[in-house]
Amino acid sequence: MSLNFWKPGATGPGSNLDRDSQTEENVLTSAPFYSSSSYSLQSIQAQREHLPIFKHRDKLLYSIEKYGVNIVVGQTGCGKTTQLPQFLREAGWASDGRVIACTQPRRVAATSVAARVATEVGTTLGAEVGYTIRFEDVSSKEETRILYLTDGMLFRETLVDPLLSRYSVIMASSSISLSSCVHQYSNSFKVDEAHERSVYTDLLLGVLKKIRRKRPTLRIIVSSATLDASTFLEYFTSAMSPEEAAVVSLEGRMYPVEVAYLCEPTPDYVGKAAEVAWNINLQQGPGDILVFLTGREDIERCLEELSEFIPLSPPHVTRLAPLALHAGLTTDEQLQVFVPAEIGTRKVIVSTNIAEASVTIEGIKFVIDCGFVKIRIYNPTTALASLATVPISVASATQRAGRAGRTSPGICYRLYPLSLFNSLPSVTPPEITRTDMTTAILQLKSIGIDDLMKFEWLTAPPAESVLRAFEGLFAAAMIDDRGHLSVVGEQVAECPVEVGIARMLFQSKEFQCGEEILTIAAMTTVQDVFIIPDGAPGALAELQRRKFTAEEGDHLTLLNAFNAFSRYGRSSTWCKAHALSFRAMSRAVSIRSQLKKYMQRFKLPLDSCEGDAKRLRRCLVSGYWRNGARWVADGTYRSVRGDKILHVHPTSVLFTRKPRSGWVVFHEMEETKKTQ
DNA sequence: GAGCACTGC
Repeated sequence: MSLNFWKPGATGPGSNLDRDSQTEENVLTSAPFYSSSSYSLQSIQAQREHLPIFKHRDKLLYSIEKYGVNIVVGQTGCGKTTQLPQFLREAGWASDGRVIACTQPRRVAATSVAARVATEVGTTLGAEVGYTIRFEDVSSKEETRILYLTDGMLFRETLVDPLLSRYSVIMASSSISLSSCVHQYSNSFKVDEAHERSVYTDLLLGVLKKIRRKRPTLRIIVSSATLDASTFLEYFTSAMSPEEAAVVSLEGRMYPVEVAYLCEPTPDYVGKAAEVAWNINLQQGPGDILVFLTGREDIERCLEELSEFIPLSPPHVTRLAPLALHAGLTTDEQLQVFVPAEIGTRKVIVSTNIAEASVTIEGIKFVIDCGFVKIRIYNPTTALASLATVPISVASATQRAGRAGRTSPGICYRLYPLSLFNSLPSVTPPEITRTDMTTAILQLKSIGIDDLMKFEWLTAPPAESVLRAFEGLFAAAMIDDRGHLSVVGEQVAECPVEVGIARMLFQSKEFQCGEEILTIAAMTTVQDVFIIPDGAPGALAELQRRKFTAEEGDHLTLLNAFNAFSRYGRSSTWCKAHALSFRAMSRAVSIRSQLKKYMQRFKLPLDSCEGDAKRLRRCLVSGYWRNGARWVADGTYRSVRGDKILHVHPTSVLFTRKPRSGWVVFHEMEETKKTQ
């Protein structure tokens, strides 16, 4: 069996397409994290000096002194995130109580990078070096000089301190770039580069640009992937201030990744992926395989097809150990992919995009890339969100390929022709262009950015999306008819939940059910509470859920599940037995206690409705009245707004039931295969 | 009768 791939040679077309980005350097990978005690300070210093960024130290510091905004471009692992804040501190940017902030798009990234840097600086985590993420503040107002935090956290700080006055330098990472970062669950679970810009990254950069005008001493550093650098440069420079920003480029060492393309497009990338993986096993030397597919369904089918090859295996051929990786798995299941394969066995990890941005697995030598990704799309005209399978960007394809070259040279098999690669968009459209903007606009208003036409967006959200958000805010009485924030709007802007939930919390005073609404608010905020078992239909999960099922619907079912979880000691084994996600439940506990603080601050009573479901339901309606729908005889629903035909989602308890009154309020509306 | 990319406050 031939692979039927075409490999562009050194002189072939496409060989210079993205040569530098198809290879990845690998510098820090041998340094384990939390074992700092085994390292002398001297060897840490030696390691630091070994990083590619070290020889750029003076160049960087000079440029930061000179330019207000620096866009730093460097390969994964060059040490930007860990070293640059230290250089700045050593150069005096953290003197006189000033703080150097470094934002990260992920919680894990913020905590693990902070831990690493604390070790390098020789301080306790939370003293001179600290981190702040939702639910966890390991920093000290007096002592902390280098602070790692999620971009959402720093954006939130602008609500309290609009000029972010305690910071001298703010380094915003639009990508996570550290090659040796240890995850809390395992010492091989690593965080790596993510190209996507979150809504918060965009809002934060917009606010920072504004702050720079009022406070020119503030320095901004944008850590960027190569493909985004010019976007940032153009954003920060203008005819008025051509000297405002500069790009600093850091080259690094890397392992080459050879890229192979299919000669013809394939109609079935799932089957092809299985076939290619099997051929790699027959024809190539040792090294694990990472397959990128779009979702759970694809992954399960691919694993099935792979298992059909296995009995055909010639006796002396390496055994294949197929594994799935997606966010729906439990933590234990996810951790399986990090367990090294036994001798004579090769792992094939079939994964969603989670392995592109959030998770790095060591030992991957072969990557198979289907060329697609599922992204969430929001249609502001219909206010419908949907998941769409779309071609990936060049940046994604590059990132995926790079997964093969972390520890040695590798090969990436793209399941599409080179001609298709050449037609891919360079980056995925930023989240701000494809998401509901209601909360974001409320928060912008709350920090005094009232005229959104004047706000300098890095990428503007679609006009219709802004309009839809205004409409929603007005209907919820968050703004008045002139677009000004109301008193309750001001308070709701502070709450870290969506507007409907916040409204519900505020209304609970009237219906005397704060205690229960608080739980429902927390439970609706976390997703994937009920585990759907692998393979066959969700019959088992449904059966388990019946124990919690409330005739009144999903909100009360969630309430029952949470209360039962609390009653039985919040244990993970109990969760397992009842097909509940322990991760989701624990998160609900944290969110609940955080929201409780907001309720106390706003003097909202925590009354219990004492089992009076009617009061609860009325409170739910007061928050979500715009999401009303009525049952019709054919089993579908009609929305109150727009009279649209709606179907109950299979994950709802009402999927198999008819509402007694004939009316429902729904939490969200999504476009699926069913409605298309 | 039918569905589950991924974060973050």
